[in-house]
Formats: sequence, C-alpha cells, structure tokens
Amino acid sequence: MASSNKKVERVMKSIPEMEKCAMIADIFKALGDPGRLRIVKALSMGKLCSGDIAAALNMENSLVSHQLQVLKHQGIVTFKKEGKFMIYSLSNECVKKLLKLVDKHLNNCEQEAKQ
Amino acid sequence: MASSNKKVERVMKSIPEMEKCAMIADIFKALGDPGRLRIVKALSMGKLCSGDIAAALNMENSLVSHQLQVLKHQGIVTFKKEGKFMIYSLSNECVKKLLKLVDKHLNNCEQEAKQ
DNA sequence: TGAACACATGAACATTTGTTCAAATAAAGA
DNA sequence: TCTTTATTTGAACAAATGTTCATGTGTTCA
Repeated sequence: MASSNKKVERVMKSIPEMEKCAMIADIFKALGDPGRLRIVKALSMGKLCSGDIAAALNMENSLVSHQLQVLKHQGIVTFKKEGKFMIYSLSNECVKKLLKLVDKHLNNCEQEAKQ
Repeated sequence: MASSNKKVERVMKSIPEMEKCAMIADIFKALGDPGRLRIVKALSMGKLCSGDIAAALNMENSLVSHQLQVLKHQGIVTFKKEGKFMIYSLSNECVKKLLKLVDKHLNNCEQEAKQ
C-alpha cells in the first residue's frame, strides 16, 4: 500500500459523491467537443437561430441541432421560439467565464512551455 | 438559407481557428470524465502520490495512472519524482477556479429548475 | 544480488460518441 | 390547400474513449 495516512482519509471523505462528480463531468464533457465549443463561442457573441449558427460555422443543420440538444441538456444554452425560428443563447454568465478561464490556462501552459 | 446577414458574417470572422478550438475542447474533455474529475478534486486539496490517489478514490492504480497521463497532457496536473513516488499536483490556479465556476453553474441550473 | 514496492505502459475490449442521412414536424406564404 | 423554409429526430455507422489485464521499468531495502 502507498501510505494509508490521514491525508488519504481526509481526501476520501471530502470528495463529492459519484453522482455529483458525474454531473459536473457532464458539463465539461459537453464543452469538450470542438464543434460544440464553437457553437458556444458563437453564442457568447449574442443570440442566434439554429440556421445562422450552422451558416456561421459551416456545419450541417442537423449536426448543429444535435449539438444544441446536448448543450441544452447541460443547461449551457437556452432557447425561445420565434415563429419558425429557434433562437438560442447562453443561459448564464458562468459559461462565458469558463471560456475565459480556459484561455488563461492555455496561456499559462504556453508560457511554461517557452521557459 | 437562414438569413445570411451581418450577424452571421461577424460571428464567422471572430470564431477562433479550428485548431485553437480543438485545443480548448481538449482541456474540457480531460475534465469531462467522472474519474478524472475526482482525481482533480482530490488534488485540489493538496499534492498526492499516484498510489494515494488510487487509495482515496478506490480506483485501480493502472487506471489512475492512465488518467493522470491525460491530465498531464493537458497541463492540468504536474508531477515531481520523489524516490519511488510520483507526487502529483494541480499545475495552476485556473483549474481550481474552473471547478468553482462549474459548481456555480450547476447551482444556477438547480435554482432555475425549482422556479 | 534479489525480492518487494510504486508506477507506467501497451494491447485488447466493450461502450460511448460524433457525424451523416433520410424522414418528420411545424410555421409561413402563395 | 400545397409548397417552401426552419428545425428536429432517429437510425446507422465509424471513430474515439474508458477500463482491465498482463507486463515492463525503476527504486528501495534486506
């Protein structure tokens, strides 16, 4: 065994339940696809209908629709119907902040790689 | 076509290149697995050796090792060798902040679900 | 030296995922 | 009404992923 010490016990007790971890992971997973990430980036500039997303990102409409369902499921995007259009937007500011933080993380990594 | 308007053009021009999007997505993807997320959560409490992570999270050593490689690859964790132990830790503060933000996002979603 | 420990690695496998296609729904206009 | 437009849905399939097992590497200690 490694060390079966206090440290291990403390960690063991404070890690959230499996279910909660899975929920958190699911949000990251939703952002963990280049296509979906581009959709989120697009929506961070303002609301867009499904077809405009597809046009701007040069993706197939049905793919955009599938991806939007995933993002919707994780509460990342919301939508409202306007006539025959579905207008999507980011559901809260957390997502924008997440994008910024990851950019920062990437920059950190690049800086360290240079040194 | 949807609307082929200014809005679409603006989005089209400002979305980062595919490669950059893929890099960002890869970081989210690394966090998008319950097992890896638990490892990251554990390391957010302090540095740990590989075996202690496995013990604390009740995971197989080889699985922990595989997952750590993924996290290492994305610059999420770093390590230093100490004798026969490999001591892992989070490589920067961004990751902790990411975890906090996702918690906040989840809380937002729960609040809205109640209303 | 050799046994025991800590960890990494590679192959193999089932499962999950992203993507495409064809078809379905739903609203708008002729 | 019928047609067109906007979007969603489901089936299908290739590709990617998580996990396990067996093996390999490097370190410590007797």
